[in-house]
Amino acid sequence: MAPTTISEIHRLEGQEAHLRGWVYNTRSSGKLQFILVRDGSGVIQAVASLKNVGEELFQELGRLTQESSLEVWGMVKADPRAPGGFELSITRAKIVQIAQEYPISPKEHGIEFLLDHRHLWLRSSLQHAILRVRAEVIRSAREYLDDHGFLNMDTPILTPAACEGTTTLFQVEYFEEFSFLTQSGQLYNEATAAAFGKVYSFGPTFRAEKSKTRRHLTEFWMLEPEVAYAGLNDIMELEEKLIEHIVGRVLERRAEELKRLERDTSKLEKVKAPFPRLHYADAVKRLNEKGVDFQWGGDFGAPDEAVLTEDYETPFFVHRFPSQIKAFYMEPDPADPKHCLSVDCLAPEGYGEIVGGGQRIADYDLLLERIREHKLPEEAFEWYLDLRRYGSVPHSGFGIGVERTTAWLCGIEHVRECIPFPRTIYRMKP
RNA sequence: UCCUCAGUAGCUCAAUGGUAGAGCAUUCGGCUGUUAACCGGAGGGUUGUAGGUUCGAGUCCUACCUGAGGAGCCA
Repeated sequence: MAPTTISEIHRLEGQEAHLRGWVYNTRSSGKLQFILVRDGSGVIQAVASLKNVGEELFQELGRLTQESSLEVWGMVKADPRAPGGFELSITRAKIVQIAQEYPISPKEHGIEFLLDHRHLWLRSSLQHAILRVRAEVIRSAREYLDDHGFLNMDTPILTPAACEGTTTLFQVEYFEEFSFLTQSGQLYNEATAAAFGKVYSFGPTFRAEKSKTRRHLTEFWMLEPEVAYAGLNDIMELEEKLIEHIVGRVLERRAEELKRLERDTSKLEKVKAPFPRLHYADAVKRLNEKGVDFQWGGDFGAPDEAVLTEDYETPFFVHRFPSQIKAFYMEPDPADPKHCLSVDCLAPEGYGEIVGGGQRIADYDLLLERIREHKLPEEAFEWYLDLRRYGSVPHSGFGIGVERTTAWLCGIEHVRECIPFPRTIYRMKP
């Protein structure tokens, strides 16, 4: 008999099934044992009665500890009392290993302890749900872009010299020299967009920022589309359609996980394009109206973003930030050059920025001027300037943060649970 | 770097300056329908570290270490 998985077990109702997994929890009642078995696809209660399995196997099953591994055979029965709707009546079992005392008991634990045991914490049901949502965020985002003429074109993780100043970059030895871990694939995306038209990169990015908040990781994953001949409005449209697609897929394919996370999905169902668009200057006005002391020219902190998101039930755009607080490559707004054609997408319910992007400078002279203003090493940008020497066109792109998006969709507080092994300023293990 | 809080059994937490305790986990026993099962017994402690005050410190004071929450920072 071929092994099956718990997620597929409903197909074998009334028949015998073979499962391979681990013990999630056990209960016993004299001559009955209830063994919760998980196999990565789900959890099912397996029942052993002394009468059915015999003295020898019954004794052996009694030795099972939490997270012991076992193979089990039994009859699949529908049972309304079972959480998944089915239970397994054990006929045969093979213990693979009796686990030592498992550190993560079914009761509460503190975050430090859980993070120290992240490699085991991943087996818990809430972590399972979150990471399944993450996988769906990635899958659906790539699916949307792949289906809309984009080419996946990944960018290097080791990058030469300092592209945007070294303070927030991790430096690594590179033979006799040094290189830096990428903090964005964007500059390379601009090159591949000029080669292929519509591209996206997907990979880890690294920021040596000393941020210690629920929204920051030093290593996080970004999906970054870049489109030749696209302007700010084009890119906002792409962003909102992409996010609408991701949210739709997660609602459709990860309904069970969202339920386990007790996510209020009615809020996610409201996420439909187009999203509201708010000019930076209007956002400042709005903050002031709400009693927040905020001056034109500043960047929004997490509390400011939270106040702004109060007004909306869907994600929304804040566009045309002051050039002074944005990156050197942002195209100035022709209507008002103090502002640039940049855009952040903020998620509702206080989650804040999940996407950042904008239109890039296309003009060679202006880009060179900005590189000099920002005191960046000109020679390192020669290849980047080439993109403005040879067939320069308007182009735009953005980067969507996978963990922040996942945290919002799951309705959980901290991004560190949205990646299998989080890296934060004071934590590198496990 | 700054501010706030915390560190006691493997875990989550109690303990008025006066005998360090409970639940979970482990272990032994009981129970034929349990749902973070339940009931009974057992083992399990250098109270983060180093000083200090005191007749007496888990508790008060000082320094340090570790962690958490937040701020700054976040193309």
